[in-house]
Amino acid sequence: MTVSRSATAGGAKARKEAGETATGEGAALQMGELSELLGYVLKRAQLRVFEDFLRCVAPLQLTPAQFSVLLLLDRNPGRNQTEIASTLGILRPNFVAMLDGLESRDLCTRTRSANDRRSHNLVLTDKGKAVLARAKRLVATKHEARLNELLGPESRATLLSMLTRIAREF
Amino acid sequence: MTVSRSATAGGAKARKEAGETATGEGAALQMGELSELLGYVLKRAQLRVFEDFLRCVAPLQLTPAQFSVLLLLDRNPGRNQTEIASTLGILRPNFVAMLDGLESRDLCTRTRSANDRRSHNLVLTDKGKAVLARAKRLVATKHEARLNELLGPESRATLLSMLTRIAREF
DNA sequence: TATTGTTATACTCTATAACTATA
DNA sequence: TATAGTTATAGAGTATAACAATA
Repeated sequence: MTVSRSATAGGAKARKEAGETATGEGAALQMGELSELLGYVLKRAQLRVFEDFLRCVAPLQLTPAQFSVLLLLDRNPGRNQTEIASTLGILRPNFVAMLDGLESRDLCTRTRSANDRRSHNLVLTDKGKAVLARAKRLVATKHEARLNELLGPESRATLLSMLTRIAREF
Repeated sequence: MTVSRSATAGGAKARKEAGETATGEGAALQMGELSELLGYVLKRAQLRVFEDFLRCVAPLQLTPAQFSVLLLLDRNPGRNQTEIASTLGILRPNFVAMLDGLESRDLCTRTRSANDRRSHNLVLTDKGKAVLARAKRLVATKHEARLNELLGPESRATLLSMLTRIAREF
């Protein structure tokens, strides 16, 4: 029930060539208040950015969510599933299959904790670290570089700080 | 495979009180490069904004996507499903059930076009117009008002224009 | 032959309840 | 009893193929 991929103007091609003079009939639709709705524009921008992320990191077959998990494991080795998942806003049940995927690709490991045998210590494997390093490079040189090109470094910083405020304080 | 609802620091509560001195063990996780990843912050901000939108418009039971359809129908009466859906980035097959929902609530009508009996002319009903008017009021006075309060009008405009650039040109 | 609306279908993401093994 | 990981399941959202009616 939301927005999806492509869509800028749409249709208006199958308009009768007997079109009604100059009233603008058959033209692109009026977006109206939609282009002023922050939520709408935010959603479209987010879809574009994720789309580009996927394209840039395609050689490594990593989704944005998987990349975020690898980043977090690298910075916080030995944490358990509940901690990693909740930090990323992923529900524990949904994190299981996600970890299964990463572990089966030998990017990270689960090992039962000695202190508390209920929980798993999560750590990146050497391969996981290597893949993460390559992913970071692709993100920096292709993905974020394109954004910097579009916005410029100052605007990009401004955008980031405003979005961070919304994510934290709104 | 993405971010979801709440999550700011997470866990770190079930830490042994035999905690490891002052090394920061048991503390909140390090977000690392994540807080600099535009896509990540963008996604979180978008989720927050949609969440607030739903809350503000809850009395009218409208999702952001439904609201965007009503807005578009109001500005572009008589257009067909393909045109409305594609403008919003909704795939035609998925737009069917969505319209069914709006039509069954008597917010809009489908009527076979006289020119091309394959297509449906979509228009808001009087009730649809009334609901849209009330929704616009709630969005303006509660939702967007909160955003203005957080960012201030100038920053909000800046943010909107940067997001629009990304949505259009990225 | 092409297009509109539609159905069927599948895959991903998100969400909740409940189980097991540990604590 | 409470918590960690897990399973099962259900619901949105998104995607593609194909069909009937119409052009």
